[in-house]
Amino acid sequence: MSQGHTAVPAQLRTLADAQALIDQGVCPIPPREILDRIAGKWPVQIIVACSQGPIRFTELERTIDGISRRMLTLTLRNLERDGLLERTVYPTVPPKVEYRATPMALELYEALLTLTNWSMRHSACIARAREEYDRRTTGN
Amino acid sequence: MSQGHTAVPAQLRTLADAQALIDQGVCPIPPREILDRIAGKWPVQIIVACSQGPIRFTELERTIDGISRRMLTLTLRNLERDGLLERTVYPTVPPKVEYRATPMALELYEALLTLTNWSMRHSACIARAREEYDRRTTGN
DNA sequence: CCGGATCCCCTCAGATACTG
DNA sequence: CAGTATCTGAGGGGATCCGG
Repeated sequence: MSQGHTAVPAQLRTLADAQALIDQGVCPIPPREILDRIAGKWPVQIIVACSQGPIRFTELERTIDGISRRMLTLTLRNLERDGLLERTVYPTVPPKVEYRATPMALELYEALLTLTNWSMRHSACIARAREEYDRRTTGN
Repeated sequence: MSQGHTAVPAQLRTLADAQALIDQGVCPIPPREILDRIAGKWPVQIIVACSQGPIRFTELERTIDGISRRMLTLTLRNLERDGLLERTVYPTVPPKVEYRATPMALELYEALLTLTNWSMRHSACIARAREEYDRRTTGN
C-alpha cells in the first residue's frame, strides 16, 4: 500500500496537464493547498532550519527570529501533520523535543530552491516594474 | 541599466546561501514576499490562463470559475504591477482589454511546474500522513 | 465590457499569561 | 523546556452597487 504516486507522471510539462490530472481526481490534495501550506510567513524558514539535522524547539525559536511561541508550535504541528517534519519526544526532565525534515521535505526544499532562484534573479526587475507602475498610477 | 540580476549566481545550491545573499541586501525583494504574492487563491490560475497568449477580462472571468470580479481585478493589478502581466487596452466601443504573461512570468511558470510536480507526486503521501496524524490525535 | 467603491465576514497572526 | 489558552486587530476575499 505504499504506492501513492503511481498514477502521476514523473515530470509534467504544463500546469494545464497538472490541472487535468487534478480534475480526474488523481491528486487527493491540489497543489494550491500545498502552496498555501508552505507560503505562510514561517514554514519555509522552519523547513530550512530542520533540514540540517535534528533541532530542538528552543533552538528553532532562537533561530527563526521574530517568530512567536504560538506560531512556531502551530506551524510545526501543520508540517508534522503533512509528514514534512518528524517530531521526537525524549521523556526526560526537563522535556526535550527534536524536529527534523523528512525525505519528502528535503525534496520540497529542492523545488523551493528553483522558486527562490527565480525570485532572486528577477527581484530587481520586479522592483523596477513596481516603481514604474507606481509612478504611472500616482502621477495620474 | 538593464542589469538587475548581475550579483545573483545562476544557480543557488542551498536556501541558506539564498538567505545570505538576502541578508547582504543583494535582493531588493525577498523570496518570501514573492511566495506570498503568488500563493493567494488566484494568481497561479491567472498566470496559467495568461500563458497561452492574450486573453480578455471576461474570458478570464469565465475561465477561472468561482472568482469574483473584484478579486480578478485586484489580482490582475498586482501581477501587472510586478511586471508579470502585460495589459493592453484597445480604445474601442465597447472597451477591450487583453492580458498576457511576460517572459518573466513564463519563467516563473517553469518554477511553479517544479513545485506542482512535487505536490502531485507526494499528495497521496501527504494525505496518508494527515489521516494517520488525525487518527493519533483524535484517538488520544 | 471593464472595473472602481463600499460593506461585511471570517480567518489567522501577534501579544500576553499560564502549565506539565 | 516545551508547550496551551485567550483576547485582539489586520487583512484577504465575497456580495453588491455604481460608472465610463
